[in-house]
Amino acid sequence: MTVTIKDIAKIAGVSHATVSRSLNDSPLVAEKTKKRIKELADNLGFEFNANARSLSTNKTGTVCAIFPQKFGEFGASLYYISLLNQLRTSLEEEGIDLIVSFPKSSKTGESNIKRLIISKKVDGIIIIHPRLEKIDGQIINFMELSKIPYIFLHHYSSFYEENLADSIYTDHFYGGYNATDYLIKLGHKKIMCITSVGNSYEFEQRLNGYKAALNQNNIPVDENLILFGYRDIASGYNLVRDNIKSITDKGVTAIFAHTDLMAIGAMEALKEFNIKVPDDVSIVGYDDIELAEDFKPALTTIHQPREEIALLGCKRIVEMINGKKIKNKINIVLQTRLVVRESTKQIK
Amino acid sequence: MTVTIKDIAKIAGVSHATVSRSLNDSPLVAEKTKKRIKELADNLGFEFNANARSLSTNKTGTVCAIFPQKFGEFGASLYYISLLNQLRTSLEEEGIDLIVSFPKSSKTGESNIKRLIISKKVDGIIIIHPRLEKIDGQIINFMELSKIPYIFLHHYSSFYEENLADSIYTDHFYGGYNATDYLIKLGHKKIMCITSVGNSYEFEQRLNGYKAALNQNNIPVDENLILFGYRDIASGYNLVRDNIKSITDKGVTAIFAHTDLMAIGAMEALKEFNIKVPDDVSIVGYDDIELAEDFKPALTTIHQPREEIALLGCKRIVEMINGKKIKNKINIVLQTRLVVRESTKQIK
DNA sequence: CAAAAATTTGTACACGTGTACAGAGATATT
DNA sequence: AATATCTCTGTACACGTGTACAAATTTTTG
Repeated sequence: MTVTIKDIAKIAGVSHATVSRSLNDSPLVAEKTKKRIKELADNLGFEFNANARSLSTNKTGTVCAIFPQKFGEFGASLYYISLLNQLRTSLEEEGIDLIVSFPKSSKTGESNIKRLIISKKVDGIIIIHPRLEKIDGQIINFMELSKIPYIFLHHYSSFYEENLADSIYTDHFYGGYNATDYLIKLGHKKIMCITSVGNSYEFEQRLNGYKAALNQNNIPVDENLILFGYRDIASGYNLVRDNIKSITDKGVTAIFAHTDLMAIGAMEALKEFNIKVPDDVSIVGYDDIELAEDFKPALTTIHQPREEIALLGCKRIVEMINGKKIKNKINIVLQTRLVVRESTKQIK
Repeated sequence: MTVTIKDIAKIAGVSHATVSRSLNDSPLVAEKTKKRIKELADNLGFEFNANARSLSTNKTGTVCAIFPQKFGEFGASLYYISLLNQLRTSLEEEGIDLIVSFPKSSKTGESNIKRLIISKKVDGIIIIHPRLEKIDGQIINFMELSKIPYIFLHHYSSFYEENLADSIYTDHFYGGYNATDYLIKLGHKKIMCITSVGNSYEFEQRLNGYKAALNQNNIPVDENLILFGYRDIASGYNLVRDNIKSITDKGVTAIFAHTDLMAIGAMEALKEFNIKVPDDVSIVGYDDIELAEDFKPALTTIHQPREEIALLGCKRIVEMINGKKIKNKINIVLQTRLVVRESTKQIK
């Protein structure tokens, strides 16, 4: 049925070892033989049996990407989908297959990782995990012990200091600073900030950036203007609607939303109170999801280089898989970029 | 390093065959021995080497999902992401890993499928492919010949008639009919339809349903009210903006958009001309993406049971993988459901 | 209690590939 | 031409698991 190297060997009148060596481009085979075998294999539509090969070489040509639990939730999926897409594309170029896991809990996520490693189903693990506190040191130890290449994307790893885990992420502090500073440069002084609850490193940093920009420009931080919700449209809408008084009474002229979806929700709420964007209130979002560009008014936002994250992550893990000796773990911080569109305006 | 069944055998003082049988719950092993071995394996953190196992059994515990090329494009990703999510969840319950592929072209998609099949990396193939014309009969023949279980999701397969391919999809005709009929029941007579170009089976059917509902209610089909664009927000926006005259002059009171994103774009355009939704114009979308609910006004739309599609697809492919004798291919058509929200209103 | 039957275990080989080592054949050296 | 060297190929075993068949052990039967 399926063609094996033994079949090819029989047809070519050589040993299966010679076929194996030929197809793996070993210098031990005479060029003429090699060429003949390769052509034969091509004609027969031969593909290596991946399982036999993996058993023998301990390489699978497969990596696994573990997404955060909230992948399934709306806002998050929209956010991670381009990461997944880019990841897949980059890996395809390396001829690596991608197994995905959207674990229901961190426990199932970890047992998944363990199973995949022990059963030798994957060559490497890519963990996309924006939150700090839920990473269990145990699983990192396990990965270290098992010597499997692994990397964290979109996550600042405290393990980096111990030279334990690779990590690639973006500078959320600067993103927050940049957005706020831009609004200030436009003349805004009363800038509301709507962010997400939870011990999320990224939101914390964006908030710190916001505060730093205010301080830098000698604008006092008004804690009442910092509102906590969730990362979706509904939450942005609710936060603004429920706090509309604090906008009208305190003379808020700008809102910095910590996700684009919150920004969109906020705009919807403002519309209901007949507050015009950007004429009355300027809005800056965060993430630069594809929706941001299409929305009316098109959203000024902080672009996260997700493509670059995926690209670098792939490159790194492929290096590790290919056995490049890694002395030190890396910790790459990528810069965000302010994308100015229609939702922000110089103050009148 | 890693624990194998031989290691367990040595420790337990039995042969590796007994260990293998025990861990696979063979009735050939004495209960007492079986229990002892299982506990021992547990304590040692044993997991089968997936590659050796696959080599021996020809089962991998992995399936591959091939997504359509346009997965990466915004509108599409939003649409398929919940399918992927549900697929993953259903497969997880069966203990099956999921390899994903977002091929750049149908050619790379097919060579991916072939490679995965020949190299024995997967037990089954799930193809998500809404368009008809790009499926190549050749790849279907290949899958048939290789006897690999495969299934089409979200795609009507003409191969069904030849008893070749399983297919699970939704009734786009009825969806189109239902949306249009509902608008008519609300008193609307001039109903604009914005749809997508391209030989897509689903859009064609939705359009047929639209026309059938009009006919059924003795409303003439006005071809000028049928506009073709793409499935995203920008296109919905542009179509309505560029044809605003045909709305105001012809007294259009309702728009049936063939995707939720187009509906959202249409609403944005209407807003710019101070046409109120739903007071002046009612709008119905299609898909029921999560965005539809959060948007203001919340979108009336046709819900596609993507969760059910994924669930049934998994069930079916797992049956096939487990060797259930399949006499006839199945062709499951799931019903859509009208979800009434705020964007539609009885005509004044 | 011996023989037959049933149950449990072990031996040996298979799955398809990679590779160390030995050996054959070709070429170079004296 | 005999020997040494180099290039190429084949043999044999390994990777970890499953299972047919044989063998050993236990249980049942007369």
